[in-house]
Amino acid sequence: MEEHSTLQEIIENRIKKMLRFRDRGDEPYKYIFHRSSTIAEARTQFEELEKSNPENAQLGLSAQLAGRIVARREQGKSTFMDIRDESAKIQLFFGENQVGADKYETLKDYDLGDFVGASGKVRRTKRGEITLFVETFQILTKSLRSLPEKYHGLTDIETRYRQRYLDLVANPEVMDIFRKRTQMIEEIRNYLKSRGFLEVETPMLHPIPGGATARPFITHHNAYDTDLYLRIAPELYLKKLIVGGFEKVFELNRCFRNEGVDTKHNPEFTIMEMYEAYQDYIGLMDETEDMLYTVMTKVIGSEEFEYQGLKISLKRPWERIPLYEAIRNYAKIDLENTRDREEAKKIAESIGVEIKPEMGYGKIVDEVMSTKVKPHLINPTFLYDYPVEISPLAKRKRDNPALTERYQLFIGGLEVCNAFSELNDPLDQRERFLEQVKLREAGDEEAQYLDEDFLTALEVGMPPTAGLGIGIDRLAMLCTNSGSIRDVILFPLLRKI
RNA sequence: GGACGGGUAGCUCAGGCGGAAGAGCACCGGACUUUUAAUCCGGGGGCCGCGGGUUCAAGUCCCGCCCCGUCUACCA
Repeated sequence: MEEHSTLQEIIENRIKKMLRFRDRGDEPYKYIFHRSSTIAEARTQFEELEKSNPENAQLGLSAQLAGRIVARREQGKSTFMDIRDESAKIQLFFGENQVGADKYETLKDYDLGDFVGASGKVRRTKRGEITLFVETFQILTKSLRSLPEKYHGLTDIETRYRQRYLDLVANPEVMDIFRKRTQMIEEIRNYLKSRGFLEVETPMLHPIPGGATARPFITHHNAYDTDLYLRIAPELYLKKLIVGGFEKVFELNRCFRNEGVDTKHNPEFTIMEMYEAYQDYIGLMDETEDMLYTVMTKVIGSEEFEYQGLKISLKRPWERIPLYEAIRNYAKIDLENTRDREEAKKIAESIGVEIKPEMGYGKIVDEVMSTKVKPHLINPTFLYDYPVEISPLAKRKRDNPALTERYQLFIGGLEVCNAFSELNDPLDQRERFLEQVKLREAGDEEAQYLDEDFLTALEVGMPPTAGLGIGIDRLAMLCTNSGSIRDVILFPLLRKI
C-alpha cells in the first residue's frame, strides 16, 4: 500500500475506494434509498418505546436510516460510526459477526463524509448511547474530499462564505440561522396574506432605475439592443398597481444596489415592500408595529432578546419621535428652525458632525440623525416627519410642506423600515423628480431619474396610499443575533478569485 | 478609498529574535468486538497567499500586488 496525504493523493485514494465499490456491484452513487424515518424520528420512537415498554426496547426497534458519516471509531472486529442527517445524529454499530466477515471487510472503503444507508435495530449500548445495530448497509454516495476538522469545525470565515456547504456540514447550527430566516419570511407572508394583501411580482429588469436613491447595476438586453438596470426597489411598479385598482399589494424579493459592501450592506439583498390604499403613514405605523411585533416575537420566542450585546425589548407601544425632536434630544441641537444649508452645516459641525461640500440641507439632517441619534435607538423606535429634500417619493406633511409624512423604524441601532404616505400629486412628483435631475446633473450619481411612465400613472390617479419597505436581511440579523448581513445570506457576494 | 489585523499541511493552529518547516485532527499501515474528541505503535504529507528585493542564508526583514475580516468612508 502506498502512503497518502496531499489533497491530490487523498482524492486519488478515495477514487480507488469508490471504484472498488463499483467492482463489487455496490454502485457508489446510488439513485434512491428508502428510509424508514429520519434519525430524529427514530430516536424519538425509540425513547417512547423505552418509556412504554422497556423490555421491547431492549430487543430493539427496526429502522432503516441514512446519513453522512461524521465520525468513526474502529475497534478491530467492531466499528462505531456517527452518521448525521438533517434532523439529528445517531451512532451505528458494525460487528463482524452481525454483518458478515466479507461485508465487514468493505468498511475499510468508507470514509468520513460518505453517505451510508443502514438497517438494523435501534437500542442502547451498555454506555447508554442510542445506536443502530447494523444488519445490512450500503454506500449511498462516496465523498472524494475530507471534511473540515471534527472538533474545531470550520472557522475560516472566507471559506465559510465561499463554500457555505462546508460551513453547513461542519457547523450544523448555522442551519438554524437560515431556518429562522425562512420562518421569519413565512410569518411576514402569513401576516400580510391574512389581512388581504396580495403578493405580486414586478420586474427586476428596469428600463429606468427608480424607487430609491442608489446606484444600479447595468445590464444589456441583446434582442432589444437596450441597456437595462437591475432594480434598486420595486416601489414605482407597486404604486402603478395601486393606480390600476389593487388596494393591498406586497412584494418580497431581491433588490440590487451597486454600492459598497459592509456588515449591513450586500449588493443583492431582500426587501419587502407593501402598499395600502386609503391609508396614511400614521395608520401604517400602527400596522408596522403590529406586524413586526407579531413576526419577531414568534421567531425569537420572546418579547426580550439580545442583539450583539444589546438588550432589546419589543414591548409595545414602540416609541415614536419626530425626527427633529430626536435630534434635539440626542444631538442637543435644533435643525428644525432653519432651512438654510450653511446655517445647518454650522450647527451640525458645532457638535462634531463632518459635513461634506456636496451635502445639501436634507443630507445634513440625515447625517446628524445617522451619527448622533441612530446609535441610541436600541428598543424599536419610529422617527417621523423627514425633510422633503431627502424624500422625493413621499407626500408633504399636511400642515408643513417642508416636511414629508415619512417614518423610519430603528431596532438595535439598525434601520429596518422606511415608509411614507405616498406622494400621489403628479405635479408635485414631477417637481421632485426635477430636483433629483438637478442633483444628478450636479454629479450625484445616486439621485433619481425622471420617470415619465410613472408620472403618467400618477396622472391617471392613485388613491391616497401608504407604503412600507422592510430590510429583510437586517430583520433576520436581529432575529438571529448576527453581527453581519453575510451571516444571514447563504451565499454572500465575495470578490472573484 | 483609508487604518488596523489576518493568509503556514485537507481542517484548527504554533513558529515571527533571519540559521534544517512543527503540533493536534484528518490520511496511510498495524493492534484491538462497546467506542463516542476511542486508545496504542509506525508512516507520509508544505509554492509558509503571489511577485520582486536585501542577505552567505528569508515563513521570519523591505517594497509591490491579491484575497479575507473589523473599523472608517461612501451608501439606505
